Amino acid sequence: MRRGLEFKKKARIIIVDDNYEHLSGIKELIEIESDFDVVATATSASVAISLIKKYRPEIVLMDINMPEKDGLTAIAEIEKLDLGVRIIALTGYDDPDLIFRAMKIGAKGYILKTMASAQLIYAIDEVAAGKIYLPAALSSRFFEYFQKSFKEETQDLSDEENLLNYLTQREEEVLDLLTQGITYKGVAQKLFISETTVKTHVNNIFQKLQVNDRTQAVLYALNNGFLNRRKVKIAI
Amino acid sequence: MRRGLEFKKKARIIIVDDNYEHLSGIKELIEIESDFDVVATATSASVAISLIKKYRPEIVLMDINMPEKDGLTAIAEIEKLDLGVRIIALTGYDDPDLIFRAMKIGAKGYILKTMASAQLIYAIDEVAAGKIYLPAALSSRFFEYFQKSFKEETQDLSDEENLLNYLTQREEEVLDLLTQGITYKGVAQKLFISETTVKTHVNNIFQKLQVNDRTQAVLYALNNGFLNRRKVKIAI
DNA sequence: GAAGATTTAGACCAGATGGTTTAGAAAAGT
DNA sequence: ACTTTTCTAAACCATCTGGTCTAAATCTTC
Repeated sequence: MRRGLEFKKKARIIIVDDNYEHLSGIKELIEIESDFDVVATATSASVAISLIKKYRPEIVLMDINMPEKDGLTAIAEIEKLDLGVRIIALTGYDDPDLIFRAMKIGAKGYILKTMASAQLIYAIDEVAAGKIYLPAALSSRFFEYFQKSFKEETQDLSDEENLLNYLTQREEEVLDLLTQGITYKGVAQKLFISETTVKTHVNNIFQKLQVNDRTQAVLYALNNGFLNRRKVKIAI
Repeated sequence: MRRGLEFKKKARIIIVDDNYEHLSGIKELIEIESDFDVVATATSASVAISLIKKYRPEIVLMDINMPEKDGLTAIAEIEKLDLGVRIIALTGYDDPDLIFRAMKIGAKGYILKTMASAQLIYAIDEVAAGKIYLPAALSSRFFEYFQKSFKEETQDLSDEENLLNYLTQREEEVLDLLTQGITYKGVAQKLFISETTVKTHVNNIFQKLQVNDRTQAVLYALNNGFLNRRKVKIAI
């Protein structure tokens, strides 16, 4: 079988699936239909991790519906090892949340068990070639979920509702320093003003944000896009 | 031209591009090669927004490289109107950051001006049919950028380095309440313990996290994945 | 069952924080 | 020029917060 990989060595693969039948099926398929080298298989995530450390494969096919330790956690752990292993998630469900989480933690591909075997081989080819492979149908699901997440989480407040927009420039500066956990004294020094002035600003901030203390003010700022003006930040 | 849309009315389209030549070209292409109805065109984002409010098109083709008001901001504003308009971003560059931001704010498709005209029509077809369309090449770029963002922003600390992992269960509960901006008194009531006990816990938390006050503790918790254990959150 | 960790709770104190009022100077807007 | 907003600053006071020490009850763990 030639699939345009003549230019490099056979990629080594480890397959992980708690269902032994299925595991054997995939193993055979890959051995017969592709140029890849199945160096090991595992029926549990923890065994898989040991094997990966030992064999350092290029590719891991990981079933993410397993008892004991679930596949997503396993993927996260493997990614954390930073061995350059490229993981393809394998599952029966096209649940958008699963797809999203898998891609988020670093899976380089995601395919359904129900898909044709040729597609599995194709996915491995693509991922081995350094690409990310997500079938069109799953890609759609991913994007819908992705956009929905953002719509829900970002700026649920209009400009008028976002009380941060009523702060003056100086108040923003003060709040900025508060969000860094700096005391009144520290703020005063940084802004070259007296401590009592800082207090005045802070009190005005509290009133404008309708909160009672600095922690709440910081939380309000963080939750309503205060930092976003400076930096694009993505938190899990 | 029949493209499998016989079952529904001709979708109305507005095209936005500051380059008039290009605008006309696309308009003609769509009128000749597709079943869609170009109800208006605009050469600036602000005009486009008025037209969109007036015509309520199903689809908007938006060039995102424009002077004056940039296309991304325009997309965000249109999405905010929540008119059900499906926007396809159009640009000359396959800059992953642009792609990521466009998809993040709700673009339903993203195509390059350099792509074949048939692909443009195909993209419109797909998006009009309710799907999200991203050519494979751009999809790859998107995912690489997406995963890179997550890798950078999430958990830069190992388990041993993350001081949150040294907190006891009770301390976590207390910190959890602190991250909601609750006072000692409030925490005491919620946990049915005395205020002095809360203080003890808080002091232990400070020492373990190596911080001096509650704000810093909250910031540490927020920046090091404390909330992540409960909820998947995405902030811009 | 002994050793260690966790949770509970008190006392004492210094200093930080927050609420309120007042007020002058500077800047911005009309 | 006049008004409004913003930035500056002080005084006063109550409360909250944080640091330190001590210590008992309860859970774990070996």
